[in-house]
Amino acid sequence: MYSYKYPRPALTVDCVVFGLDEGDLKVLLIQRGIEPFEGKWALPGGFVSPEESLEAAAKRELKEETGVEDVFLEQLYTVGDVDRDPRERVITVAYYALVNLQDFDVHASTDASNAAWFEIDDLPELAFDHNMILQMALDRLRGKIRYEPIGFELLPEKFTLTQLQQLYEKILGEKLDKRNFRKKLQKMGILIALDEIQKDVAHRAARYYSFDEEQYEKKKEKGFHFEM
Amino acid sequence: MYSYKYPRPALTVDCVVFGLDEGDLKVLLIQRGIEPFEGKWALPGGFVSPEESLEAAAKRELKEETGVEDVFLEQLYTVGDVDRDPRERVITVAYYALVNLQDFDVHASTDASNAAWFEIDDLPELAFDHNMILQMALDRLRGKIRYEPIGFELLPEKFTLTQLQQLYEKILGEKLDKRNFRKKLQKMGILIALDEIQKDVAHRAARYYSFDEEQYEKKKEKGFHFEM
DNA sequence: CTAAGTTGGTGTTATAATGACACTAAGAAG
DNA sequence: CTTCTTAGTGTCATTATAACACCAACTTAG
Repeated sequence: MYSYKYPRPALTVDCVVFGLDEGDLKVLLIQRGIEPFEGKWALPGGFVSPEESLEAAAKRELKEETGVEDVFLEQLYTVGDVDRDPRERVITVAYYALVNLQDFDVHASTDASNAAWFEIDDLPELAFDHNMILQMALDRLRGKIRYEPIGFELLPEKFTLTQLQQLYEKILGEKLDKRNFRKKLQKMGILIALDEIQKDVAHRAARYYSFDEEQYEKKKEKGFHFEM
Repeated sequence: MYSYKYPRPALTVDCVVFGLDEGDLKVLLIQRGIEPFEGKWALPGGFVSPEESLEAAAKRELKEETGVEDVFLEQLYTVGDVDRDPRERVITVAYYALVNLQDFDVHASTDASNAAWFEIDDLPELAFDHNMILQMALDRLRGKIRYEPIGFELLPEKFTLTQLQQLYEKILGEKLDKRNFRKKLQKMGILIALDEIQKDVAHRAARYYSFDEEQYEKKKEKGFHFEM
């Protein structure tokens, strides 16, 4: 037992895990097996161990729930309202992650369990204040995707320009002009056109591209500023 | 005494308080009176009480240290590395605040104590990881001031366009063109030209302006997007 | 083998936004 | 009344943005 002069809140991390599934932006949720909010869907998360950093805890949760490592993960916000958990005071440091559901077979590790991917505009009512956290994550994603090339984190290594455009349209919620979109990206010079095109499609095959991170970093050094 | 099965970290809030003092961007620091880091400068902060929210704790600290209320205050980041405090594990939720040092006489309430305002590019080495937190706050300020009209929070109610421009130059670290700056602001239509000009200045007196928050909110509803 | 269906890929032009640039106005101080 | 200092203003060239339509490549069905 550990004793303190004043009461101390519990410390947890929660993760908002975004994934792109056949063009749909989805988020990973876990169905709670215990009270409070038993049976309700909630963000994956858990207690921070005494010997691990906040980010390490978030990474561990992510690994446990999806099996993926080395993905985009960023701190989002910390919520700690006194009554957000009916049992006792709980502080949650929320993170959000972007995972590529195609290259890793994330479904395999989550299908069998009590986890599921929900479309972003068809969400259930969540436990605790998780709806609010999820909304903040969405807002952050929408804001950030314009100014940082984080959209690529959701796509497979090789993607078509149409996939990329549809991703932007999905997240920003507006239609974009195909020619202007491609022109802009071309001028940026941060995409590598691969010698590979789609196959098994019932129409003209599109070229695959990949994000040239090295080039992006180089340009960023020189004052280049990504913006869509 | 309060006892738990597992050890729990302590929970604190720290505030990065920015203020504009005669054109200089400054930050409020407190000299520590106790170990660890006794004698070192640190961000103002303190423990979160069991019955107050994180934001309430930050507001309380701010009030205690500066005497001001109702200023811009926003959560910045949460740090919780295992060894950031040599005594025991401490989680800190950092906030940053923008205060207007001219309309409120903030100096009066801080001069006598162990607090002082430091110029942003002449900072001492701080206790804990506070240098890092302060750097994050600066980065956030620099990023945010371009896309949200938060610069006005640092200026007095009535300000001249030159003051506003110098504030932007200070924070962004680049010279701006006077005519283009004024043209841009005029086109935005979120400033009110007051019927009042400077006095007791040894040159042509400048007109005072104030930020038209109401107008800004109205325009924002209609899709207007502040950008400098 | 040909027509229909589907998505891929490409340029031009008008309009708007940006960035560079220099002088006069007003008032105070000597 | 001259000098000094900061306030305040417009034009133009360049660049970025937004609107817009057709042919290409491949598959499938008849």
